[in-house]
Amino acid sequence: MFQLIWSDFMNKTKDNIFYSAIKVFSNNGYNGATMDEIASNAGVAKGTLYYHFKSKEEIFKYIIEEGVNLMKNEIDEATDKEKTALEKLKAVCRVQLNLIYKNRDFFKVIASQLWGKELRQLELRDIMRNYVVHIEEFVKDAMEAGSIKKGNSLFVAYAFLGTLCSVSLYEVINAENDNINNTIENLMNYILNGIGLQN
Amino acid sequence: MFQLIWSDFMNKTKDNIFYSAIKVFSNNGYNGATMDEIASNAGVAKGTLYYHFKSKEEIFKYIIEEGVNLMKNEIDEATDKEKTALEKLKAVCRVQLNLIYKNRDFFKVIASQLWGKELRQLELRDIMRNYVVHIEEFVKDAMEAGSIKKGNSLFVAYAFLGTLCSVSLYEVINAENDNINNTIENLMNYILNGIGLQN
Amino acid sequence: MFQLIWSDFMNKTKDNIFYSAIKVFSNNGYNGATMDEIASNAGVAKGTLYYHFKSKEEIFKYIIEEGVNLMKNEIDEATDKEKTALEKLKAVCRVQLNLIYKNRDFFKVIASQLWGKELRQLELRDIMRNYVVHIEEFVKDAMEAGSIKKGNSLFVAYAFLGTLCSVSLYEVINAENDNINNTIENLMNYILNGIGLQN
Amino acid sequence: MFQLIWSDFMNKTKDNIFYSAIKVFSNNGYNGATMDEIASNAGVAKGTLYYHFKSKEEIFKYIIEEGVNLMKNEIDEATDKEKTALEKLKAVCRVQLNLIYKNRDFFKVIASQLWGKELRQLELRDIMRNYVVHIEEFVKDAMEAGSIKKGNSLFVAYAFLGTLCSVSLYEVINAENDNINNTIENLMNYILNGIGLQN
DNA sequence: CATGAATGAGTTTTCATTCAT
DNA sequence: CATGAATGAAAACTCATTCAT
Repeated sequence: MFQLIWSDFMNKTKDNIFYSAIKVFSNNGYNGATMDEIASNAGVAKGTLYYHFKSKEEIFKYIIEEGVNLMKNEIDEATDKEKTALEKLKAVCRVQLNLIYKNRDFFKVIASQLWGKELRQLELRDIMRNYVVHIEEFVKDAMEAGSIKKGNSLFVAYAFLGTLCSVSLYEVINAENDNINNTIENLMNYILNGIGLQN
Repeated sequence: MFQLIWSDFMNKTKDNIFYSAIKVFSNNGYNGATMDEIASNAGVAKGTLYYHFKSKEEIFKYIIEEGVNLMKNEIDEATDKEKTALEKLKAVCRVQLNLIYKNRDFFKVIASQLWGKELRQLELRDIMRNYVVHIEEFVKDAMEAGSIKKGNSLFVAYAFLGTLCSVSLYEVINAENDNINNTIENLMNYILNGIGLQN
Repeated sequence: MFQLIWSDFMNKTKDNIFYSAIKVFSNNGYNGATMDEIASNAGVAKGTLYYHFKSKEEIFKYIIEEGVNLMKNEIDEATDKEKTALEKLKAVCRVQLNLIYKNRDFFKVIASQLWGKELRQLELRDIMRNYVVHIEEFVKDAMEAGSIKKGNSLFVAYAFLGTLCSVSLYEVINAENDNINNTIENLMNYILNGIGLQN
Repeated sequence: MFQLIWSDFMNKTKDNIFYSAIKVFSNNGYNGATMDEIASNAGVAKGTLYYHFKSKEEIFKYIIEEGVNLMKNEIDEATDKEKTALEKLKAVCRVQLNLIYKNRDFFKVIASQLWGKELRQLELRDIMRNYVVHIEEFVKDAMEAGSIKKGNSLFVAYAFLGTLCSVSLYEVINAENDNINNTIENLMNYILNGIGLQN
């Protein structure tokens, strides 16, 4: 996940910890993950975790922040290539679904940590709120351009993200990695019709 | 949540533990929840938890099983009252959204525990898989009746549930309990159009 | 140390931890003391320490507060029995020296923790400051009564306590428990008359 | 502290570590001090500490030995200038008090490490025992010369040192650096005459 | 039925020390 | 000479579970 993209400007050990932590957090949740497992999975000693991060919580924050930044970058890069508001919105769908597919573990971490009242969870929600607002911009533009039905753009952005949960749900619950492109096709269709595409 | 419905056939102390556990699990996740907090929140001593349940895991299972059963019952009760496949499907939407609204904490517990590889999580996914299959029946019927576009009914059922994540997402992330009925209205519309409602 | 006096209104396990902690803190200092050793020395499991105290720091605070309270009580009890300011001051000397002799470990804890800039040390200094001010009252009274030379009463109170360090120093460094009464006699004499300058 | 006196025959980096260690040991005690803090406070990397010293314990020993040697030298230098036993004894008082004032942190390290049962503490007590015996010589001489009351010279030497604790106590607990000379004057008077019992 | 003191295995965190550069 | 990343043993602390009352 994300490997090729940022391993240049990050150091190798921190990289290993990063990927290991995503894996372990996704398998066991935040509290279920142990520093021991993160360390051994990263192929380093436990002390090394604490050399690079102040605490377990810091590792979590780092993962979230770096991951969401990457998502934003990929979204922006893809939308910049498109001209019309509708094409941009479709690009958002495509990229987002691809991101979820390529970074399933990362999204499981988010999905499992979005709900509680602990500090890291409140902070995560803040970050996700910002992300949704970022997505909302594309929805707004498409509404203003008359490409999709006008309405509560923030709500649509959430519904849009919520729908993406389906991918994960379908994936995780059925555990059968069936054809990616097929799923993406289905979902895009579902989303676009749901969103009220004007012929 | 659920209070009136099953408090008859449960005893008072077990009731308190049940609601307390949902609250604590939803605030802190499974591993983040402590038996101490569940006990004090329920107004009983810690030992009392072990009088009524064999372990923390048993409390969790009990919550999930009772909760999902209730959901099924409410769905069935409501759909039995309807005649056509389409009306039944609409009833499913309505009831499901209402359930989520009335039992937010319960759904947060599910949402946070759906993703990992621990035993209780695998079991939870099994239970949810069954639930989706149950919902799928209504989708199938509506497809066969020609009320909605034909397609992968299981996928649609997941997309349907995934969309419901939006409610929780919107709710949890924005923390502003705006008009429930309004949200339900919006979502039903989104779902039905997305699902491919034929004029 | 202090055993007979307060074991009634304290619970047995907490008692054991209290005495064990004094012993271990005095042998190893605060940071050198381990919860493991305090526990095994008290004959309880490590978890039991945390059942009775929130943290290592709490155990430390508890020891200091209870110990200093006891000292105050013994001083007050003894001085109440005396009539004149001079007799009261002499009683303070006698009781204080006896306390040090009977609770050497407790005083070693204080002596070793009085100096740093960590929170517990600042708090300890606050407590000791109050104690010195309490002692100062007796010095003041004796000055006003004309029993001892007038001067900076606070400074004399400190010098008085500082001199008591000698007992501990002599004791600790020489490790030979020679006659207690003899030492007390010598010190009281030294305090009252100084080095004994011959005009 | 001690800066000008020995910085010549030591190298600059070792100097920095030396002063840094005194500072950190005095703020946090031996066990509370970390090599990290000693290093950063000295403005060097952690590895550099181990280039100049074999271990944390070696740094401690080095500080104590160098410090006590300096003290002895200053005492001897000052007493050599005096003729009579009484004048030599008074010089000891004066120099010792000045040393404490100028090297407060060093004395805090000693005061905090004098009490336990760990190796470095036993060694420290040995060193201090020797120092007291050195001081005792001046007391003995003054007794033999008839300048002060005859008695247990070792005990008087301890009482003398114990009284010096007052300076530190007063200083540390009150944290108000009032007039040094004033304090020295008071203490010398107290040492020589005691509390000033009026016949 | 209910309690809460006690436990100990397991977890996070710390930190003196090593070593390749 | 000096560095700082990496280590792992040991420490503080947590918490599900037990059990005598």
